[in-house]
Amino acid sequence: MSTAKELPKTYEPKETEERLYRFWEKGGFFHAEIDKSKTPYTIVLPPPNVTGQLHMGHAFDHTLQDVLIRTKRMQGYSTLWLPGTDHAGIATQIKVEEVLRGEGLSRYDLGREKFLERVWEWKNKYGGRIIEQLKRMGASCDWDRLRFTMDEGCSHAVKEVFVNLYNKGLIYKGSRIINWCPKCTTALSDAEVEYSEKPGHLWHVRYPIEDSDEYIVIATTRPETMLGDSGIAVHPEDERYSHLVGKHAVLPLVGRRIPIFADEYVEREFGTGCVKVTPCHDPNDFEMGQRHGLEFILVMDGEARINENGGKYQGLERDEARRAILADLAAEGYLVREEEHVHNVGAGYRCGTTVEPMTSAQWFVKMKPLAEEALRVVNDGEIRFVPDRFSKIYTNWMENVRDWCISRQLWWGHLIPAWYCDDCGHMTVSKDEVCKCEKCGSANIRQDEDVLDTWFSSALWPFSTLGWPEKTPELEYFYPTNVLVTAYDIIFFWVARMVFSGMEHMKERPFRDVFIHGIVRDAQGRKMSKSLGNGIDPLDVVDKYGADALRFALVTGNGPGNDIRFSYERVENSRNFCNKIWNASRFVMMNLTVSDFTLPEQLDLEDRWILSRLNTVTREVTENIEKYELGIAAEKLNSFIWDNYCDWYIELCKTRLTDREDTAASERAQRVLGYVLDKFLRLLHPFMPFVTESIWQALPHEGESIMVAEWPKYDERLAFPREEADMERIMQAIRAVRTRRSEMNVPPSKRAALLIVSDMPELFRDNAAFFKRLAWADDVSVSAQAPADAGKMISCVTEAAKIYMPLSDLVDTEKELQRLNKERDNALRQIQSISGKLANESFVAKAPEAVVNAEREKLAKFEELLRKLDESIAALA
RNA sequence: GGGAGCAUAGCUCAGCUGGGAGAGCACAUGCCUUACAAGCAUGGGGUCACAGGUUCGAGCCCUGUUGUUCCCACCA
Repeated sequence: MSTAKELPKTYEPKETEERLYRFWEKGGFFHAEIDKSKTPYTIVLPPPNVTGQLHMGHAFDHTLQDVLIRTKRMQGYSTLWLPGTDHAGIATQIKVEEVLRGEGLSRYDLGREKFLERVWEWKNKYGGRIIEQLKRMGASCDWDRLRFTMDEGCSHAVKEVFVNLYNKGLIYKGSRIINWCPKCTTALSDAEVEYSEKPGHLWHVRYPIEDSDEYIVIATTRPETMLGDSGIAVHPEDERYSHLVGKHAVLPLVGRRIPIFADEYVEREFGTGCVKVTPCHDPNDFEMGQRHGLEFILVMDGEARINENGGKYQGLERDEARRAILADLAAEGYLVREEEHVHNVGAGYRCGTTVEPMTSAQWFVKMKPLAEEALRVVNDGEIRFVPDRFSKIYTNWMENVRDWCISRQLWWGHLIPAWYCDDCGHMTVSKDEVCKCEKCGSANIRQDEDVLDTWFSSALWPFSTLGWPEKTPELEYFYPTNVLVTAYDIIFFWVARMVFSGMEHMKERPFRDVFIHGIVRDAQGRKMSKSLGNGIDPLDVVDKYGADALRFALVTGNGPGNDIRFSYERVENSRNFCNKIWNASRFVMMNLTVSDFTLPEQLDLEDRWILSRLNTVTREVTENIEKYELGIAAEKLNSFIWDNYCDWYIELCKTRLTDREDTAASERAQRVLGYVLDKFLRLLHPFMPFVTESIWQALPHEGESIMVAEWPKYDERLAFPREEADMERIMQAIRAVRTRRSEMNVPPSKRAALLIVSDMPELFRDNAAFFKRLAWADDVSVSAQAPADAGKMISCVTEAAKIYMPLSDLVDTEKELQRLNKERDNALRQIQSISGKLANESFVAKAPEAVVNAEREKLAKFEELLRKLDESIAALA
């Protein structure tokens, strides 16, 4: 048990955050242990790139996870938040290559081995940076279990998976059309290509028909690929061209004989209705090429330069080739015309370079069989997307999924565990290092030089990090994880692949819920990006406003799946809220004479009111966190703490606290003040870990940290609906007096006597002191009868009371009448509207009884108000 | 071409299964009322995009329209 200390006047996050984080780390509060007496609760952190810098997206994503984790930890679960980083193949390789370029070197100068040494060096030096940044947000990850997608365990899992899938025939190597990035000189998966509309042209080109004067005109957006043309397709029912089907055309500039054939794929209305077919450089042409047995002619190299199949154009870069070919076509009279044409161009998602569709020998995961279970678990509700609409996006993708190209022509990544024999050509796929050919026994063997797609290892994250393929106790206890928290932009990259991987290798879903959130945008609603330069560094915000303020700003006003607009305004609000709590706590401590916050036997009206409200808020916050409605939970807390506790309850308590005579009353107030403070600090802790811990430590408390203090529960014994209603009557009356005084411009320094007339005289008499403090009254009397000289007083009316103020010098009877009549009109309108409803037979018959009763009560209240107003008007007249 | 989201106060957004239009900021007025001026009190401000429909009752459900953002597909 510690004692209260004096706190500084404003909350200074900078001084406390670092100290508290160290205290938590040292105390081992983040560490998760297998505890069979507890229920596990697990979240795996979406591993940020080792090369990464913390950005707002991380800050948002991690805050949401930390709120969930901290809540569950306090609720008594054995809570594991498993952190790690991703090796991020392309991104990291590019970064280190940039460093090398500064030294005038390329990776080829170093060679593979030396280059990888440099990457590891770089990783060891900077890879921990993002982890340190994450800590500054307050993330309560179990750092003892920090993992890396290329550490020994994860690499082991990757090989295991690869070999398993290969042996089942679910991984194959084949020459297919893939997306090729000429800048990164690697294959990409379909998901790694982003399409955007770009203005371009549609060129009409004349191809002569063999042994004839006739020609056929094709339309193309990419004339440079004609070097690889091996056919021309028309629609089977297109009468314009049916006579040409079966004949051959002669490819201009090249002179190759190419067949003209019919295929349903062709759209008659587009262009000329004739399509040049380049099986090696277009996915659709590839398929047509297979269907019609065309020649496959690759005309570009890895850097998208025309290769030896391009004749005189060899060596030209693809744009140069286009210009040269167009010029030649025009010169030789083949170019018919050129139209403006907007078309979709694919670009690599890492470097933005226009991808080149190309046939290439690559490794693929056969998706159809894997997709079945992945679809079933979502359709059956075993995995639930929050919000639900994302399950449609997921299933739609999964239903149409194509085979996944998993090989990359990079150096940084997991090597593909396949070896080739240079003597007999046999390929061996194995988990273990292969030294000699399993077929011919030759030692003349070399490993496949390609590495795996980064997402191949990320897909295994929920179980590879828990020790799979070993049957570890951790895997047994913490798998499946409870929820995956991530933005909607990586559903395909990551979520989908984790689902089928979990189903295939664990035979169990990797997580129960997928909590999808949006992305953080700038104040104008634009995506934050490096190129726009509109990114805001979360750490700058933390420096200036504190981690709690940033966390709270990111969580409030945001629901599942929705984007959030970042604004400093919101951060300032949150910072102010921090400070508000800080000062409320200071107030409680300044008045503290008791040493614990057990509730007193005797509870006053205001105590019952605040306890009852706290009870409700406890339930609302808990329920909303459970539903992933963190924004609503935060909002409820904010309004309870600020509006109920600070603006009313503390003010109400001052009456008792300042009463030097009655120390028992003061102690009662202190106990309830402290009790409620302690409870809402706990409820707020997941959202604002630092300020709540900081205050909690300064208050009388039991236990080492608020992090592991028990989560408050709804308590039936502390529900006081009657007292809540009574307190509302008092508050309403106080507000009415304040409003009247404000309207009349009476400053608080000018005190006035109050005469309260009510059918509940005891209620107002017992609580008269509140009117002195909160309604600036110097004397309060309560009676059942209106005073004789009521007409000379200022008055205000609520459902429960009529209140008179003898401010005779301020009374303007005319104005007073006007005002009362306005209020009367308003009451009358309400009465008319409600009685209209109640007179409606079908309403009374069909609406639920509770709704009808509520309307009746409302009507009674307004009728009472009207009666009082009428009396007041009569007294004035 | 297919699909999804959004449209509510001057601004940014809440409003969960239909039952008296909300918050913060901004604005106006008055306050250093011994926790807090990063504060307190009070107030003004909305045809809930538009048009229909269902219902006793619609910001909320249904249909359509307009605007806007995004995802998927790829018509060369």
